[in-house]
Amino acid sequence: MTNYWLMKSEPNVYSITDLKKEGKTIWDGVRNYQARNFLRQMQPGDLCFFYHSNVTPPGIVGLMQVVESDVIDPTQFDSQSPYYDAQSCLESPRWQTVIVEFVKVFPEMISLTTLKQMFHQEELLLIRRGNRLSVMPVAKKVADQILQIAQQ
DNA sequence: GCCAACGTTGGC
DNA sequence: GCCAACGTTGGC
Repeated sequence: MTNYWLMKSEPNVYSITDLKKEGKTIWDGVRNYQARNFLRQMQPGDLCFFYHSNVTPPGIVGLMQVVESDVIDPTQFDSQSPYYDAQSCLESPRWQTVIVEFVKVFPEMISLTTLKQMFHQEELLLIRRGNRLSVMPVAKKVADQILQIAQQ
């Protein structure tokens, strides 16, 4: 079964344009346990909405697909990386992630404002007050509606 | 730039 | 286990 997710990135760090250029990427650097637990649940074939955060306006800009799951995030062992985690050991790595590939850029961004108008807080974790998760599930019903308006 | 909301850390 | 202090996220 295909599951749907939403993943945030600040476009000045890594944007959908970067992903389009590269084709695929490892989604490294997530250091939040709740977000990691969602990453662990992802399966190849799952679809992920790409969300640009910390920009004006923020919103969903495209779609990507999981091609490899349960990938060890190498940056946790790299002492030069900002994501280095000295507590993590090779025998049982603390941080897993996925490799995603580019699917499409939406003709028009679906802004956070639009998402707030389309859905209720209970339907979409993204718009829940105070939410700061960078990786989160999206219900199929909600995902279908987002995909539908993305075609227009 | 501001600040609310949240997660993490560490003293006790 | 509690909780204050701190750092970060991210919309505005």
